[in-house]
Amino acid sequence: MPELPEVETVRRGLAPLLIGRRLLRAQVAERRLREQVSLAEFRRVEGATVVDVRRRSKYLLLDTSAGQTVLVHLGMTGQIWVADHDRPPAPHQHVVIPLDDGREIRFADTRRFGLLRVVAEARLSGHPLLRGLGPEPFDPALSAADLRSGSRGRRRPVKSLLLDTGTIAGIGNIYACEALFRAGIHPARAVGRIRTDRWERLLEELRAVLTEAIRAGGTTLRDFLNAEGGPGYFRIRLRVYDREGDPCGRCGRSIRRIVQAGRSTFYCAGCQR
DNA sequence: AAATGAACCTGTTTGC
DNA sequence: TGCAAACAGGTTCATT
Repeated sequence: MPELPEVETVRRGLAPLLIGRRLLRAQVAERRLREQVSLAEFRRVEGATVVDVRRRSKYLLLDTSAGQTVLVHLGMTGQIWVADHDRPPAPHQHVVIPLDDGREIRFADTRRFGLLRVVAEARLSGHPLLRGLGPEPFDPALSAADLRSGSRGRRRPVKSLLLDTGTIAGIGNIYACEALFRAGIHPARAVGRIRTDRWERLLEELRAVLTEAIRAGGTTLRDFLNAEGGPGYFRIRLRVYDREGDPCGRCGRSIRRIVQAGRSTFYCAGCQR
């Protein structure tokens, strides 16, 4: 569900609600997430103030005055928002962190692929969850020339490279498909057979689609909600994702669906080579 | 070494 | 109508 634009949307919504607030004692209804939720970890931020809300790849980072950071991942169906404490609990609401203003942070996750951890800020960059991440898509250090040279001779399908968070962080299935369509590159094309100018174009289109999606508040297919509990509006602007059989808006041919590495890929055989 | 498939979960949609 | 299979935005581990 949530890829970079959705997590960034949540980050922007949470930041003004959380910065300056104190975190009180966490309540855990279900600890069996992707990793076990630890009450002991949350004790380390009890009474601490949130000083910043950041994002790295698809992770949210709540930095606190205790020098500890709450690391949040939404998996496929995770939601995190702020609610008044007297609101009834949402379905699959697993963790609540009360705030000092009568409200509380709520985390719900139907499929439980998400996680919440508390990590010392000084150890964040070396932490196993973050250590292997590649550059952010908007990092100016990410270059077409590097992608080209790193791909020479490789036969890996380009879509699989986009989904590899060790190469570029934060891209998921929707925006990988959309960026490839916009760049006119076939998702199965071997990375070693893409020239530098096409890498330039792909990087450009990737950044453009992410920017537009963030501006629209992300894509809601079924579960995604922002920090205010509302949906994102980028879905209607998707050109290929989840549009199998629809006519391509550019050439009119039918959008195809194939499976790559066990995941659906949507593309236009007329526009993508 | 690199790529695919399975696994982790629950809910919804699709097809017979 | 009912049931089973397929599928879902992510990540990691095991297996070719």
